[in-house]
Amino acid sequence: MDAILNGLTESQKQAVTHIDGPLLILAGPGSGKTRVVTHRIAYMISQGVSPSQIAAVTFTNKAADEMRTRLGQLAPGQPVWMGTFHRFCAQLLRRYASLAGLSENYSIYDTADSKQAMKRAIAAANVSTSHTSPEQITSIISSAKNRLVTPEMMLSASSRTGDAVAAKVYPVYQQQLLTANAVDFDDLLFHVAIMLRNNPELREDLDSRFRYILVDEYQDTNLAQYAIVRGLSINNANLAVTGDPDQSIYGWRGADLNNILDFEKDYPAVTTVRLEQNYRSTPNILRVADQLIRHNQKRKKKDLYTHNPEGDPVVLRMYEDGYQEADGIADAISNAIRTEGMRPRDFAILCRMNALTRSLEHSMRSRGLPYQIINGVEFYQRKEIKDLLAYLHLINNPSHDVAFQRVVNVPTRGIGAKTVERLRRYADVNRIPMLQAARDVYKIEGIAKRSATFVTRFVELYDRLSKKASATLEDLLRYLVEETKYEAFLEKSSVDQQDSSAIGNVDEFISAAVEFDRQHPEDGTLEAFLEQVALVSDTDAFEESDDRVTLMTLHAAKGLEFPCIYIVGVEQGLLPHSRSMDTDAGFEEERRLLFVGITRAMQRLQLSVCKRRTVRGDTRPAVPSPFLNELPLDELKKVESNVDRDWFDEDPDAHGGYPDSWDLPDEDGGDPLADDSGPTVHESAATAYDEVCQLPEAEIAERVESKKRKSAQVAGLKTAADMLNGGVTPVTAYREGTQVRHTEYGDGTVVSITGRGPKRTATVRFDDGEHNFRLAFAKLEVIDG
DNA sequence: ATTGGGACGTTTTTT
DNA sequence: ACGTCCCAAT
Repeated sequence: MDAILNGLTESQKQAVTHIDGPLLILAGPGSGKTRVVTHRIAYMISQGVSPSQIAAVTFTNKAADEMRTRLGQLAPGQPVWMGTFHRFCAQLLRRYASLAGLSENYSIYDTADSKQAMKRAIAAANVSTSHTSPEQITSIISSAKNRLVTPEMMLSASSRTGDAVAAKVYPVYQQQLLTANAVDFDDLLFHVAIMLRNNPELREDLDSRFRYILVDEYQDTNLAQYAIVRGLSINNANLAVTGDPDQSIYGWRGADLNNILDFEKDYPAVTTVRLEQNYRSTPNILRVADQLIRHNQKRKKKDLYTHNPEGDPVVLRMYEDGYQEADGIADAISNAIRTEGMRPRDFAILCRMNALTRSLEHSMRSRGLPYQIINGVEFYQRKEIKDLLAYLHLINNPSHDVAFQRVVNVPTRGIGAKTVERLRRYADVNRIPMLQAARDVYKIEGIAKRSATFVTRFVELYDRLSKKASATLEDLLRYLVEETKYEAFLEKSSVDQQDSSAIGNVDEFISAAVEFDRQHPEDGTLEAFLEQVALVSDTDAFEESDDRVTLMTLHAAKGLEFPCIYIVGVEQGLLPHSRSMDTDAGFEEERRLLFVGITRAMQRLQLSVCKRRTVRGDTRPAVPSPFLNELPLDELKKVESNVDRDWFDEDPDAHGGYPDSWDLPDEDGGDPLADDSGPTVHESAATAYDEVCQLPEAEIAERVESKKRKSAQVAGLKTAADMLNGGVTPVTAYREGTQVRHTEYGDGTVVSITGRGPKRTATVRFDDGEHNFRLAFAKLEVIDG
């Protein structure tokens, strides 16, 4: 008991000792929230609450693990349910699958699976996709599910054209999922929410089964999650939620800030506890965070404070480009490790997009700095792994059509696209899984006898494999690899590309299976393994114990802390991201994202900006983020590049005319990173792409250039092309055989030209090899046409 | 049926 | 720059 309450502040104690009734814990960053939550659970148990009546729901497995570990120290061996929302729902759905029209061995489609399924549904729904992409449809349907909109509801209430198309696809997609005995990520929440709504008795049962519910990161819940939580705390309103509206960064996934802002209205009997003292960061860092977040309009005012000693000033650094940024940071880190006794694990580098980790990765590697990338290329997304996984999925759930289509001809066994197409058609018409259709292959019109034989052979292979379904995973996998001659297939297909890693990956996958067998001697079913794989993200792969520098996105950093944080690319169009900054809500969410990043830092923090940024192949002048203007600038240490020279107050001309204040660019000024097809495509709505495509190339080039000049003026920078030749070379000046000069590569010859308009691209051969250039932006000079 | 080359679109963030 | 999709050649 003493161990539970000792060392807590008054407000922490208040939260910890609250047992019955709704509780809202508003916890600022670094305020010891996890500590409070775990201590509270321990306290509840010590007061006689049965652990089996408690469920703690988090957003990441990482958070759940952390909680479990900490509780284990306070109250060992207590079976409190802890896990993510999705896992919670997956388990309920296992149990009550039939209520959602599923069988208990249902599969969980990952994003790629859903994408495949969606394409099939779009084709089957017979809609015109000329004005809506599959991605758009997917996202509309996803957000419908997050808002608990059923296919029927959507059909009756679709006004906009994009919605109308999606509304037609939605029921088909759901029907096909049902036939495949599968759900997507959104369905996990959706089905459970609907199930609770439609089955009052079940709802009541579960309400009392989970008498005490805790929800972490409540600010990130969407309507489906809200409904689930609500449904489980009506009779027993012992719902405790923790969260921080300032750290809500999942609006794009349907998170509704109102869930936490209105909590006090939903549960009038609520006790609210505010945890505002920060134990993590220096006052310097906290002031920067606070100044920034004050600029959000939609927000509950909150005072952050700390008793920590004043530390180093926050650094605002400017680099020439992304490569120097990466090198500079890598150098700084290895210096700190060499001279200050810091460890690699003390550092994290945060960025807005995964793509930005590339150059960072390169710099780390070249300096021999150990690093880990969270959410880079995922292990489970590699081809070999997906293939084997698909076999496992199909063994577990014979209706898994996405898996069927993936493996039916892998390794190649004479079943071509046409045959698969006919199987699919037959399956659609009869509303049966494709494997079932394959069993009826002789009944299907149009499939040649020869092909049918191959199909039957596949079915026989499948039946052999499924006999092993209940063996250990290791045995099953080894048998699978053996029977399918999978490794021989890999070897054969990777002759020319010296891609020997594929077979290594297979071995690694088998090791993972061995490990799973070892950890689950009792419940190590195939189903459990597949569920784990589906619901474990790479964010969870973060290993604190590893002594490595961590590279990740700002989103992935939530909930973590590091002594030293570098936030890269604090630039207009990147942070705030160009796709989010058009709406106030989006813009404020971007601001919160930066807030989250800043507050990860314990002792040191550097924000950085580049003069130029290379995205998707081409380099553009970059404009500092408007958020920087909102920071207490006089407190920051502003440094240009690696020279310890204060650039901020200097004569702007001294460094290429960079703006001498952090004034915002003009309205239409700047988003040099918006799109690689150039500003032309994104011109004000009406003069859209079609029109541009009809213009003669020279005129397009001129438009591109004029727009580019304009945005460059705003940034106060000349574009590279302008600096080079003071003028514009029309894209039509290039033909095959044209002699050109490039600043880096030297002289070369145009080998070929493809594309048109802003995308017109030339392949140029130089002495040291060939390079491709977007002509409208290339740093090329014509020597001789 | 399979393979490989080329055009084309695409990525913001994640369970 | 990268992955995916389509088509032509084998």
